[in-house]
Amino acid sequence: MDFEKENSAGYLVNHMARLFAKELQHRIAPLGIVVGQFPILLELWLKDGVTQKDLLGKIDVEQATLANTLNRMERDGLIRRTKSPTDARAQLIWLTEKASGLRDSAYEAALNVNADALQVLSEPERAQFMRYMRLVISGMRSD
Amino acid sequence: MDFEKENSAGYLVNHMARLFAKELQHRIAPLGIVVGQFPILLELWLKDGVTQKDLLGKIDVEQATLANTLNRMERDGLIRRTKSPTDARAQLIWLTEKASGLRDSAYEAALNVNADALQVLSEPERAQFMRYMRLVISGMRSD
DNA sequence: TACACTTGAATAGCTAGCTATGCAATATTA
DNA sequence: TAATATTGCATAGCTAGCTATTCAAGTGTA
Repeated sequence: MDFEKENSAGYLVNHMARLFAKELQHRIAPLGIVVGQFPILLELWLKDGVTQKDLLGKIDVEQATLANTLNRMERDGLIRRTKSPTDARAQLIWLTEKASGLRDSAYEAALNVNADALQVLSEPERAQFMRYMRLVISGMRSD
Repeated sequence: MDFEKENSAGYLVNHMARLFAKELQHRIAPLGIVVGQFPILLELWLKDGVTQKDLLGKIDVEQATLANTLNRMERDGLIRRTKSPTDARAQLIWLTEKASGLRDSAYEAALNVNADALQVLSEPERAQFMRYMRLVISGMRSD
C-alpha cells in the first residue's frame, strides 16, 4: 500500500489551515487580537450583550474552548461581562470600546488574507473552491 | 463593510481542518497514536534511523513542535533514539516494533477519512479540489 | 414542597501548534 | 589554534483546540 501525503486531502487541509492561521495571526497582531478570538469578535460585532450559550450556538467550537478564549479576551480588555438579569448562572458578554473600534481593521485584515491566499485561482475557480469546502464541511458535520 | 464567515475562505479552511483532524483522531485512537504523530510516522515508515533535522526537512512544522511530538512518541513507545555516530548533537530516530506494525492500519484509516470526507464530490471535482488546495498552499508558502 | 433532572459555565488535563531563547557540539576563519 | 559563527536540539511559555468532569442554578414533577 502506498501513501503520498501530497495526495492526502487531510494533509493538505491541515497544512493550508496552518498557513491561513499564521497569515491572519501576522496581520491582526498589530490590533492586539489573536486568531482564536476572531470568530467570537465577528459575532459580537454583529450583536453583543449575549450569553456564552448564545455565542456557542453560532461558533463551531466546544464549550470549553469558548470559555477559555473568553477568559483571555476579558484578561486582554476586549470584553467585559455582566450578570444576566434572568439567569444567575449566565453572564452577558459585551465588547469594550477598544474591541468595538477594531472592527473595520480586522475585517480588512481577514478579507486581505482571503484575497491574497486565493489570488492563485481565477474568479470561477475561487467560487468552485468555496463551494467544495462548504460541501465537504456539511458532509462531515452530518456524520 | 460586511463579513460573512461562510464566505470567508479562512474560516472554512479552519473549520474543515478541525473536522478532518477530529475524524482521523477518532479512527486512529484504537491504534494508540494521535494526529500530530501521523506525518512523522509517515516519514519513518518510509525510512527510519534519521535525525530530527532530516525529518524536519520533510515535515512542514516548526522544529520545536517536532521536538515535542518526538518526545511524546518516545514516551509512548513509538520511537527510540540512538546517538548519531557522526555528530554528538544529533540522535538517530528509530521506530519501535510496535510502531512499525501499525503502518497498514494507519494508512487505511487515513485513506478512509479522505475518501469519506470527499465522497460528497464527484471524481473530477475531487481532483479539482486537490489541485486548488495545492495551488493555494504553494502560493501561500512562497510569500 | 422536596427531590431529581437539566443546563450554563468553569475547570482540569491533555495534544498540537507557534515564537523566542538557550546551550553544547561542530565548523569556520583570523 | 584560539576565537567566532553556525547548527542540532531542547526548553519555556504561550494560544487554540479537544474530552471529561464538576458545580451551582434553574426546571419539572411525584
